[in-house]
Amino acid sequence: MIRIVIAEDQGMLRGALGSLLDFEDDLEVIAQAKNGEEAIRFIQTLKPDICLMDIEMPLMSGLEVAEELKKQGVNCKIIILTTFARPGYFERAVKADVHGYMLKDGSSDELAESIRSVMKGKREFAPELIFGSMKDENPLTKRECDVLRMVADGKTAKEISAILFLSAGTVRNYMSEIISKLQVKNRIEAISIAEEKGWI
Amino acid sequence: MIRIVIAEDQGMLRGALGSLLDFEDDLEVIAQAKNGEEAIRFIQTLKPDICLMDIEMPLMSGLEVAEELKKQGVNCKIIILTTFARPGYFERAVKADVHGYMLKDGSSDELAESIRSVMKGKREFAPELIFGSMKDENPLTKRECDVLRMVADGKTAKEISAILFLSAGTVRNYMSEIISKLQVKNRIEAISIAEEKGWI
DNA sequence: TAAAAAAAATGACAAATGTCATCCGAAATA
DNA sequence: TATTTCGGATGACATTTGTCATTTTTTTTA
Repeated sequence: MIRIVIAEDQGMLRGALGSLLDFEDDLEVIAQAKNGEEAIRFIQTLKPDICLMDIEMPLMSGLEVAEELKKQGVNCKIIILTTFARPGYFERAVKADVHGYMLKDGSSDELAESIRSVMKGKREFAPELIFGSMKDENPLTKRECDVLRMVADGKTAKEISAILFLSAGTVRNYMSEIISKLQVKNRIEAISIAEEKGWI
Repeated sequence: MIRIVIAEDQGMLRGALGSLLDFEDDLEVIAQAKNGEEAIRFIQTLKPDICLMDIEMPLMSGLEVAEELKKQGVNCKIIILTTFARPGYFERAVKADVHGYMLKDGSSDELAESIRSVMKGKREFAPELIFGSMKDENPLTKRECDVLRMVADGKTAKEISAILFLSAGTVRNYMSEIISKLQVKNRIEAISIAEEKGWI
């Protein structure tokens, strides 16, 4: 019996998947977490074989959970199940040694098959992740990402310079460099692209 | 037998809900649409009793579909099923005479009960929609929304002035008014709040 | 290990945004 | 119907953002 924890903040999908996967003879959903912290707690205490992990969840993202569990050497195979085919998310997931990265546009039957596959030692990555724009490398440095994230939060260059102990000119220069690297014409487009790619 | 069309771009939820609702003795899922245009087409040809309608879908949003079907006098009860408790979405849905507005954090059992309720002539609105910030009235005029939407798309004041046949000063003044009404300190926060509220 | 490249950092200047005072026409109110 | 208020619109001025040239430090490469 493959023991599964589901980590998904959206109750309807969580419940529906829980029911459908439980119908399978060889699968057992032993817990359902609605945020990242519950996910960590259930995985630590119940020690499931598999965790189906959403990414964008309250309290702690699925990627943060995966990174934390890898750091703790927890022996649970994580399959990311997300809406977003974002290179930044994918790269981070791969670095966290997840066993799968599935998109939510497949069926629950396909998901069940992927779970069985992963239990047999395979890695299940949705085919469309391997090609095209999913391989986009993040062109921004860590500092640039830090700055863009704060701009995306609505902070002014003045505020950001105070937080990072930089001059306002430096912060403006970072923004200018970001705009140039992403080949956009202003900060709003820069934020949009970086979020779509999962780089911030 | 209550005949249901499901309109949901996310395949896994669409399939899972389709299966679970079909298990109910008195419910029959007769079609599943993955975008707004399919939804319109299926509703027009199959004439279901109920349509479960997501909002954010490709080609045509669920709200646009509902508005179009109201305009055509189509006799199908629409139940909005969305992730977002946004006053702008809610107001628009109510104006389109939908029969329900449910959030995706409930269970499929609760959803089935709501469908039965709606068939008996009731309106099903998630309780949390009636209170608090869901009643926030959009403080922006139509013109201000037009301008903010284009700013959110990354357009400059210069571009917007060309598109709307206004002077750049006028566009800047609209932005300034928007920033003041929403009580934020810049356009990025203005975009954020307006999107969260479903006003743009 | 040394040289080259990249990242981090800065401030002057140009360009864009945001504020403010103002005017006109439409809509709302008395 | 007249008056008041609001929305739409404009441009001058103040403030902020974005560009550019530059320097220093760190990282990468030969």
